[in-house]
This record gives sequence, C-alpha cells and structure tokens, in this order.
Amino acid sequence: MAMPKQPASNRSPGRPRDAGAAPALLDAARSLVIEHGYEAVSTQMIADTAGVARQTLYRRWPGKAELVLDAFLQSVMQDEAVGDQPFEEELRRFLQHLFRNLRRDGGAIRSLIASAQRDAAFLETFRTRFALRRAEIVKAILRRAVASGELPAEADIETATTMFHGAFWYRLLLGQPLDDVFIERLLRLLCAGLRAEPETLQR
Amino acid sequence: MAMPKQPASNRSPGRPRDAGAAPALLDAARSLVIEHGYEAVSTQMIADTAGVARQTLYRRWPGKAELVLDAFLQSVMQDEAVGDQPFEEELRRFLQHLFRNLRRDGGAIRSLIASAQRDAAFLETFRTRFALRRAEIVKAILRRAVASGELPAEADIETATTMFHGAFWYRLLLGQPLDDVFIERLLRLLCAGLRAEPETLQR
DNA sequence: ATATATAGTAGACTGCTGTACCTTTATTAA
DNA sequence: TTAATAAAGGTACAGCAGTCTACTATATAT
Repeated sequence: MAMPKQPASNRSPGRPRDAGAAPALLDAARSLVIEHGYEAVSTQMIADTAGVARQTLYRRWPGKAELVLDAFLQSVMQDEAVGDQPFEEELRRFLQHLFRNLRRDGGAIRSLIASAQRDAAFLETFRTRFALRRAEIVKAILRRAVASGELPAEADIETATTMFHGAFWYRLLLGQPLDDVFIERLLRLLCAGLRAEPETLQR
Repeated sequence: MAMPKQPASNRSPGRPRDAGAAPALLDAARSLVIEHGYEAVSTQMIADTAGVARQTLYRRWPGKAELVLDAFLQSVMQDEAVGDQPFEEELRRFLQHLFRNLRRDGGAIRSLIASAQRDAAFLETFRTRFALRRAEIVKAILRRAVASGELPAEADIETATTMFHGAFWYRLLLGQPLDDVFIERLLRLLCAGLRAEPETLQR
C-alpha cells in the first residue's frame, strides 16, 4: 500500500513495516474517539477506518488505550510554554488552555484514566508519558516563582502540584463543570496557601 | 433456598425474591474483589460463590459496578463521625482512617471510579451515593470550623473540599503512596490557604 | 535463485459483560 | 382448583479486547 523502496543498507531482514499504517491508525483513532467516544469505538472500527488489519494495530501498540493515548498526546501536550507573567497568571493561562482542550478531549482523557486503573502496564505508560509531564509544567511555573521571589523558598511545590491537578481531575472524573469560576477559586485558595505556607502551624 | 413463608397480605403476586440472595452476592463480591481484584473477578464467579444464578445478580443490580459499590459502601462510609477537635486535627483523622481503609479497598475504589467513566448511569450513582457523601463529611468539618471562628467566614469550603479530595484521588489513581507524610503536607498547604484566604489577591 | 526473516491480511478462538429466552417454582387472586 | 405473576436456574447470544494461527507479500543475506 506504500512504497518503502529505500536501499537502506543496515536494516533487519524481512518485510518492512508500512510507514503509513501508524499515522493512519492514529488519525482514525483520534477522529473516531472524538466523534463517538472511547467506549463506542472498537479496534475493528479503527483498523477498518485506517484501511489496515486489526493485527497491524496490535503489532504497533499493546492495546487500544496505548494507541488512543498516542493519538491524543500531541494535542494535549502543546501548552508547555512557560512565559514570564506572574506565576498566578501563568497558572491561569495553563488552566484556561487546558479546559478549552478538555471540552474536546475530556472524554478521551477520562477513558484513559479509567483504562489505567484496570491495566498496571498502561498505568505506568500513562503516568510517565502523560501525568508526570503535565505535572512538570506546573512545577516549572512554581519553581520559577520561587526563584523570582514571588513565592517563599519553603513553598511545597510538589504538594501544590498534586492539589492543583487533583482538583480538576476530581471535577473532570465526576462530570462537574471546568469553567472560569472554578479556575479563579482554585487559584485563589492555592496561591493563598503557597504564599502563607512558611508561617503556618502556629496554632 | 430460603423460606419466605410470611402470610404477607399486601404483596404483589408471583414468587417472592430470595431474601438471602442479595446478602450472599454482596458478601461474595466483597471478599472476591478484595482477594483477587475487581478485574479478575467475573460476575459468574460472584454468582457461583453466592450459590445463585448470574441472572439473579442482574435482577438486583444493573451491573457489576453497582453491586461492588454496594458491597464496599458500608466499610467506606463508617468514618463519618465529626468530633470536636480543631478542624485540622479532624481532617487528619479523616485522612488517616481513610488511607488505612484504602490499603484494603483502594483497588476496588479505583476500579469503581474507572467504571464511572465508561457508564454515565453508574457515574451518577457513584457521584450521589459515594463521592458527594464523602465530600459532605469534609464540608461539615470545615463549616464547623467557620462557625467556631477557626476559619474566616469567607473561607471557600466548596473549593477546599474539591482540592482535598482531588489531591488523594490523584495520588490513588496514579498509584502513588498515601502515607502520613502526604497527609501532613496536604493539610499544611490547604489549611494555610483557608486561613489566609480573605486577605489574598493583594499583589 | 534460494533461504531466512518479518509484516500484512484474514479468520478462529477465549473470556468477559450484559441481554434474551425457556422452563421450573413459589406466591397471590379468583 | 385454576389462572396470573414474577423469581429462580440454566443456556444461548451479541459484541468487545486481545491472542493465535495460517497464508501471503516483501525485504535482506548468501
């Protein structure tokens, strides 16, 4: 179906993989899941749409969850830029961008989180390729705030990042709205805690 | 298998339900899931262990998730007592008790959260029968802290509760440890935010 | 050319959830 | 006693993910 006719000296023997299959599967998975939802899309549908046998999918990914994760990773990982605004504004922009993306991809993300609960190997993949990388963006914003003196040196960045992500995961997983009101209330409480943290525990 | 021989005037006609089937299914579901994990336990295994046909399970619950939720609801809902300690201590005890329970039930809870992502009807059940009731306990502790003057009247209880639960959901779902260190760091940051909240936004 | 190795397609297979159906059993109503 | 009703058990079914196998196609190595 493709033409991998490169002379290619140092390659293993055997028929080479069709270079078009993976992109076709990723595209098919992404658009089908966006249109019908993760549960309503079968691997057979994805393979048919990509014009490929189902086995070809399983030769490239361990399962449906890994394929769909790859299919959505790009679009979810594009708001990584850390600007030079005050950290609270940086966090606000992070959430605004994220929540806009989640209106389209939220259903897929929820299903991937669900898949990670039922498959330990996929949990590890999801954790390292998605969750930890997302968390790192927020940690970078907070570390920069500490370096610039916006936050005290003792600020607990690790826990703040967990609370930050946990808060909207919780609302996402319970089907509660992720809107601007929530952003402001979350930022207000979290930033108050981060700024006040050192002189705490006095009572 | 039982003997529901009550004369029972006002009852609908037809064979009465076996009163022992539901408890037997709940017991079987709970112990099997604790022993083997949610995914490894099939409805057939549960029914066999309960000494009942699989169809009898589906006559009482819409599906596996609802049954297992009922099977674990009791043990997870028993730390509701609100004492009269300072609110931070109340929250600490809440988390300590919860994390102890989660060492046994955490796998089941994770699978139930996962099921709720794939089944809108079960999400609603899980939300109202589990998540909102758990959240209400924490809200009650915080409301009491406001009433007693421990926290300012403007404290954002709703958002604090979301961050509180979100934080350990996040760690639970990512397979990260839920230990005493995490409890102290979570409480410190959250309580600092709640106490400092009113005079925030000054910068 | 020939052997070897691997990808591709197609279909069968297992075990799962949830549903449908059939027959038997226990109860109420007439 | 008989009819109606609904639960119980058991089997079959559809649709799914993931595995396996047989056969074909395409590359490298000799």
